[in-house]
Amino acid sequence: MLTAKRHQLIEDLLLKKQTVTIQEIMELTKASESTIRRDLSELEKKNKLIRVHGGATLHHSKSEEPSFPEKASKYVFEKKAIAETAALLVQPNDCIYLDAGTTIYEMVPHLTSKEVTVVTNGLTHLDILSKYKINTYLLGGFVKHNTRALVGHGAQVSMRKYRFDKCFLGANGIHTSYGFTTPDPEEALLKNMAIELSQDAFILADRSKLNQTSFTKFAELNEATLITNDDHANLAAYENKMNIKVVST
Amino acid sequence: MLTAKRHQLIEDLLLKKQTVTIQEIMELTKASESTIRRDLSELEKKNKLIRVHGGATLHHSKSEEPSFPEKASKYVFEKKAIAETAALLVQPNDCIYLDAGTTIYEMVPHLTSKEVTVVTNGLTHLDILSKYKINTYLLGGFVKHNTRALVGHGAQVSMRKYRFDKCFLGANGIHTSYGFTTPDPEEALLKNMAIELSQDAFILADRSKLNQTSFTKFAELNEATLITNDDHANLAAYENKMNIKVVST
DNA sequence: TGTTTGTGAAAGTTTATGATTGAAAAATAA
DNA sequence: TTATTTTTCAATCATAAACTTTCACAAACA
Repeated sequence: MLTAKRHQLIEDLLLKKQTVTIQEIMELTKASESTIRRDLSELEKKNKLIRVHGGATLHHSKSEEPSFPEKASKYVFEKKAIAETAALLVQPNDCIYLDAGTTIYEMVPHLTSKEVTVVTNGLTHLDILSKYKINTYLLGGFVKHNTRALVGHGAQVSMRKYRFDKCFLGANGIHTSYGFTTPDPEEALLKNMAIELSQDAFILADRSKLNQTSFTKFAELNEATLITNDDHANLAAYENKMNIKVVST
Repeated sequence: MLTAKRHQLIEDLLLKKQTVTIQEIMELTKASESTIRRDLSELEKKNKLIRVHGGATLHHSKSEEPSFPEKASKYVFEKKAIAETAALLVQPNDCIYLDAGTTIYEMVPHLTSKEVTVVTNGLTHLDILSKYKINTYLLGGFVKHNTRALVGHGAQVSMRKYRFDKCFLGANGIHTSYGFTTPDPEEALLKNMAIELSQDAFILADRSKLNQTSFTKFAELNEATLITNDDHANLAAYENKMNIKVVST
């Protein structure tokens, strides 16, 4: 495989996953360990990535985080599949709102080939959006450092200025009687407003969120279309109360 | 096969695959290696592709442009000294506005020990602000990807909601008759508004900016205090028109 | 027919690669 | 904690692949 192609592949991989191991790249490229090491060193020289023990990462700021050897989050694969399906719903020239959060973050790489305008309160999304020069409007407001999200009065005021074709939101709980819920009341307010301002609202959640409740309710079940993965047993209770788009994983 | 036809074929292939190897082209065209090499060289001259070891690729952008880190390297030493002096002016519990841009960026590390509230339109500043959990409010608005700054109507509306004890701004030109100038009209509007909303305004600029002008004026000389480094010959002309704080470097 | 342009093969040079090494760093066990 | 085992690391080297240059021949053109 071409050196240039490997480099490109590594960069793309990093954009999608934030961190990569040398093993992963070896499997993908069929190149030897030494070659990959050389590639990573070269890319580091160009400020494209940061080498860490076992592989490489994008985030200078995240270097402290001990989570490098791939978080054992078991739903990461399902999240990716759900996000990819959601991205297919986006039409060219759509104006869409993207929630902060990891599930929605997985959508961003799949938008890079479309002509869209993105509004978001998630700072993490910006890395990829910037790389692909996608038209982006950020809400203002207070910076929640731990989740890298914008919240508060400033964010609400900012959002009111926009109208969206579609919005894509994450949820921590979905429940037949309590609706869609999320832990942070500040973020709940924004989610709720996003639904109001959108023609179509979509909520992405893996099956572990079904029948769960969190602190703050931000929408009734029938206010949005749920995109989740296969779990017929649990889904049955919801099917006549709302729109559901099922992703088989 | 005709030369023109081969060239067309190579271009089409590149569009589809981003990178091609000489081997691939040889199989498709049945031409010899030297011919393909000649083709690639010619196409490179016409800026149709970039030659890489083993073949060719389309993407020039990915292999280069460390845009932000590179720009920061010119007067970096002087900038750091100016920024450090500016940071000393910040009092505990101040609410300050920080402009986007490299000079102001150098201030951020010196604020980490103080209790301050920061408002900014510069996305680059966030890395350090987040690391030290400094209270931060971001303006909303359109994301200018190349400079990583927020601009436009959204940013202006966001800013109006705040009042600042001090604001710290960068400038590209300082001139006795044209005042403070900067290239981007959108950013000039924000700078101007920041001065209005601040009790004290400070403009940071190294001595290379003296007697220079840029496209858009954002303030008169007497509207802000200039923080710059030692250059007595040039500074003399300004001394009775404005407040200047000189940093010896 | 002679001239120009394009082609392919061969020579020698440069660059990229994968295997191997001992040192260093993590992970694990005690 | 300390001692151990395992993994990862950087450096080296021989080999393979790709590179440039040159030259002779063939096709296209006037």
